[in-house]
Amino acid sequence: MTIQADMREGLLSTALDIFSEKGFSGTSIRDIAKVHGVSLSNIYYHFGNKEGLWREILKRSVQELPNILRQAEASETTPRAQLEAVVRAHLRVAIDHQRELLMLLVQAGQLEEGIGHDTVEIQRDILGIYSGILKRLSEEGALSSEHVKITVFNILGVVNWYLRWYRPDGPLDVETIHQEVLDFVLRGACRDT
Amino acid sequence: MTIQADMREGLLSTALDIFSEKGFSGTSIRDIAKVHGVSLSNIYYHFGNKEGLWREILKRSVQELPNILRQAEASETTPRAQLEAVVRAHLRVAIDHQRELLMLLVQAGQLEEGIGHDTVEIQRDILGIYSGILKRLSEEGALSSEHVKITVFNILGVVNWYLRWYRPDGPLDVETIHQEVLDFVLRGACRDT
DNA sequence: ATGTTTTTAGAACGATCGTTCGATTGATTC
DNA sequence: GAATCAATCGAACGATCGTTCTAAAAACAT
Repeated sequence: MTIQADMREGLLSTALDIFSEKGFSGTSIRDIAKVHGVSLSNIYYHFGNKEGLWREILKRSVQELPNILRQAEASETTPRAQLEAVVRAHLRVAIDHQRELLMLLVQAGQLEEGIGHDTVEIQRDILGIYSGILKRLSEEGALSSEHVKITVFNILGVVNWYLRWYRPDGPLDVETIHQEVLDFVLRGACRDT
Repeated sequence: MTIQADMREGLLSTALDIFSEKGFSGTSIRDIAKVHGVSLSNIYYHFGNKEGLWREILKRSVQELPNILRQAEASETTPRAQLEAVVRAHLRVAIDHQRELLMLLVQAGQLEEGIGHDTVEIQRDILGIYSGILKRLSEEGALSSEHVKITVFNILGVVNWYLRWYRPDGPLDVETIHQEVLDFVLRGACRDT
């Protein structure tokens, strides 16, 4: 890895820290440069502008989330197993890219037209994946509610909220937490078998 | 209602619209004044500064949320009925003060020390209410999970996410939606009786 | 070693930010 | 109707914003 790549990666990491904590408009380019200990101009040289830096962070991590979920879905055959696999994958990505997903979630909607569009599209994509699985579950009669859409929202609420409260230095180990969250979701969504 | 009160209320309403959409740092005092069609100075005359305006909006609505939930809790005797009542009350407040709660949730943590403290405290308060109920449920053996804290987070995830997806002009009526959300929560949290 | 290109730093620009101030208007009181 | 007070306005201040520009430094090629 060359020196220039180090600068890029380092800036992305620093920017991610500040963006995910203070939001897009709450973060200034000068903050990022100062914290990272480099000049303002570097950011513009490497990323063009503030929006470019924001997009690059999302591109690196969040944009592949739908594909990860689809891959998890494809690894199982029954809707129930698919739902379980997708939620598990979603939770796993959530801890690998916690700050990036927080960027996506917290700022969704409150960004200007151009930047926000990407994030909204990704969320819509994820929504579609869950909707498909739950629809098939519903056709099997295995869904507790007849309102697929509401159930999807409820599941996304649990998973997305997990991003907000999970702390890597917490007392419980990750596997336990994920199992608990998954169980809650499955009990909430699925009829007893 | 006097003319001055109209100015205050009007400004609060306009500010709420913009704050809840663009966030604290994404909103400028000039935006609010321009949209409302008054001078900048009015805001400072009535609310002191930007932070004062933000706090006043929260004071009007969100700060009483814990009391509303406690009142709902006190209206029932069994933990299970209490949980149901509190969630119902929570959902009801969510549609009455949707934008205000979004302000509280979206911006929590990404505000400067002073302003953010209030919001964090309110959320901690709400967390405590749910924790108490679920702990009693757990002692009855009626809780599915042995991890009360995780269950509380899961419930809050569902309820808070409801704020994000609910649209007053949607196809389903409010009662149906609330019943669905409540059922999901109860199935997820409670053991079969 | 020299010339060329890539990368960094620092100063500067115009715009906008939150905030303050003095003057002006409107309402109220004597 | 004059005096007093509350409410509003417009202009201005300093600070900070995103961004650009120019020059120096570093890395690279020959």
